[in-house]
Amino acid sequence: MTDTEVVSTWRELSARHAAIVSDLERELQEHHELGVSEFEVLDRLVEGICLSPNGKFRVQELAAGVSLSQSALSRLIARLEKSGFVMRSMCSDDRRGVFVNLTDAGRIRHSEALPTQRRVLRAHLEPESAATTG
Amino acid sequence: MTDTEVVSTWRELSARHAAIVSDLERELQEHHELGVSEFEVLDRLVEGICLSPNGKFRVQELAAGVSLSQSALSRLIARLEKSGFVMRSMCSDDRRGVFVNLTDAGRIRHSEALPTQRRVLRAHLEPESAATTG
DNA sequence: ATGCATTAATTGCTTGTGCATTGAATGCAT
DNA sequence: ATGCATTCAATGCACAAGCAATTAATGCAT
Repeated sequence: MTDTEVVSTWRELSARHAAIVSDLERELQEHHELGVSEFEVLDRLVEGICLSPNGKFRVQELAAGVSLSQSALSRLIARLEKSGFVMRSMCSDDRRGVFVNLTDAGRIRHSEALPTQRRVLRAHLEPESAATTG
Repeated sequence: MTDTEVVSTWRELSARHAAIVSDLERELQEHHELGVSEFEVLDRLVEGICLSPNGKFRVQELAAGVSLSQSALSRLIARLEKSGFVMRSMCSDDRRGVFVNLTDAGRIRHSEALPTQRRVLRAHLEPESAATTG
């Protein structure tokens, strides 16, 4: 693999990512007042309900999913809590930890936003939709 | 293509991007005191020398390459100028426009940083290097 | 039990980014 | 030539992100 190939692969990846994030950001913000990262966290929490009986997650467990620093995630969760989409609670077995779980409002908002996200992703990632992405 | 496939493709793309940017940021910063975006702009300028005889570019021409807003690019160029890597000059034919061109220091810094960038990209994008990325 | 290193999460601070606005220059229509 | 919409780049402002320091709790060694 030549340098040129590596670089062009990287630029393609990078441009693709930027385009998708930009679209997602606009659409999610406009239709659901959610940022991309906010949606991501709600998404992980919804997914996790299947795994965790009570739907509660440690902050660090969420960090693994979204590519954010610890501090960014902490503030993001604070914003989500302020918006009423999640709740934070102490975990009894390790009192340093904090449990995060969805509220009804959070579940609802996520379910509303999900189709929007899927639509944008399809527009960019569906093989044949490259031409129809108007 | 199922929703699940689209979403997992997106997550893979996203995680890949985040990992590469993170590594690039660290390595470029540590070894060359350059941010990823800063390097990108220098890189475009160097490339462009082949195309433009005098190596001068309009700000908006650079904007096409890097995925940044116009204002972000404006400030980025200001930072690069302050660091002595580029110069801004009026363009005579359209006095709204601003020409940007590399200085010697900019060319040198870019040539020093280039191998670092290539190394990081290879580590992530070379097929066989997945295991050897220590 | 006490001290010390470690881990979880939050907070202070700085910086980079985007949106909207501004200021300047251009081009076009009248 | 004059007026007006448009374009280029810079700037005010608000906000999100990362790093480093902080606070609180845990675990381990003595």
